Amino acid sequence: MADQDSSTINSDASLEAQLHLLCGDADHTYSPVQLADRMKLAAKEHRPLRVKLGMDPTAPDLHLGHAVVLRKLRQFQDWGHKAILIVGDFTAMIGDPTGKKKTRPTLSRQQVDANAMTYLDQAGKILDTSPERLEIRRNSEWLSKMDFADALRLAQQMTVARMLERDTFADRYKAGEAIYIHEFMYPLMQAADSVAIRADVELGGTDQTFNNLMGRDLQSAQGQAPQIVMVMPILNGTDGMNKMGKSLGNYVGISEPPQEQFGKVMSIPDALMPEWFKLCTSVAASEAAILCNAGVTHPRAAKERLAVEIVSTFHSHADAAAAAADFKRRFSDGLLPASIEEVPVAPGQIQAGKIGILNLIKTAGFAASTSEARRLVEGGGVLLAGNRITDSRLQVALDSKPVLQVGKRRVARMVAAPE
RNA sequence: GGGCGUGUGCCUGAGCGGCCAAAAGGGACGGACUGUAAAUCCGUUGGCUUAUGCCUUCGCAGGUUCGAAUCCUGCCGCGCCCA
Repeated sequence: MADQDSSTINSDASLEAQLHLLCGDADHTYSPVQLADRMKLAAKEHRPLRVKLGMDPTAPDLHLGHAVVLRKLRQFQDWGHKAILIVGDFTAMIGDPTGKKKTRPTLSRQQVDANAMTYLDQAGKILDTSPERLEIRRNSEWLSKMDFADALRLAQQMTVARMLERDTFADRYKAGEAIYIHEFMYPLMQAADSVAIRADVELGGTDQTFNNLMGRDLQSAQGQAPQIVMVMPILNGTDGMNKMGKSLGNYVGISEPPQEQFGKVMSIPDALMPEWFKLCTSVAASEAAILCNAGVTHPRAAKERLAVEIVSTFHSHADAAAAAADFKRRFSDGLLPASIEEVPVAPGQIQAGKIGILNLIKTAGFAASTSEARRLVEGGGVLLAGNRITDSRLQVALDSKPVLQVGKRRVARMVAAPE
């Protein structure tokens, strides 16, 4: 994260530099000129820009994809600006049409609060959470007060044709999926948020472009200066193919343990490295270029660097170094991890001093069903005390506290629990 | 409101009375090769204390049949056309 000297905020020279850094890795800024003007204006008025970011109160598990936008927001904070986090508790009743999910259940106030806390807990690893740099608002605050006439006035801001231009709606329409009328209100509600908090800038992913631009229209219509919209590229997931997301399991979670994060980064396709360096780290573009040139840097070394950078963002440097060492030990040297979790086996599961291998695998949590465990054994994916097991009927004694391995990643030491 | 379609396993998508736990592809998982990369190859991909066995599954509920994912009726969802 760039740490800038706050005394330089108002100088014109630094303004150029700020703009360059702010817009440099964004997918698009509507528009850079307006942003420059707004920054000058704010400086003149001796106030920070109000930079808005919407958060979904139903998805408290943040990942690297969220981090891309959060990092951008942090950058604004570091230049002295104020982050406004909008908890979309009211909009959550609808569900973002961008997603594939059906209408969402209404969340209770307690749930919203709890989710917001979880969110902040994670986002706090990236954002400056001091009150003068961060404001948190829930949009039910103003949206729940609107009546039907207000809603109709909102709806006048948009045409059906324009709505249907959106890929998300167009695709669903073609695919024969349901589109409900109220989903059309979603962008308008988000736009109303911008009006309510008088946003100077709104951040988001490129998938939010339409929604965020709607804020500009609405602000103008209400006599406010339209917000500048900055959209960040959507980060590809660990599979290198799809947008990072929880449902596809191709994500690196912000609150995952260091080793987990490290391993996931190491598993991404080489071709993904430039994108990740750019969007997930502060490594300078020139250096990243050298790292990603396979002729100069071995891809494995580059990826290790990437992994260290990313893990360090969410954990300490020491944690990242330890994760790197552990990774090398396990996957380069082929050794067992330095510390192995012990899994107790209940006495009831053990008969005549032994337990079936399939049950053992299930107990370790390495298979969801006996059948799955059987497949793993028969497929040659199971090692017990270093020996490959092929007999699914094998009865195992736990006296020696054997180490159970399933595949390359799942390891546990199986121990008979005391009576 | 009417007509015609359509609803299958994680996803796409065949099947249209028995040989269907259900083709094929994708994904995922395991194995080989590697750098936990890519490419390639092999295996697995509903559950069950271990099975030429049983149970659950083809939108939901009934029905016809010795027998249904396959036929009939109703309901629900989605689409198209007409109004």
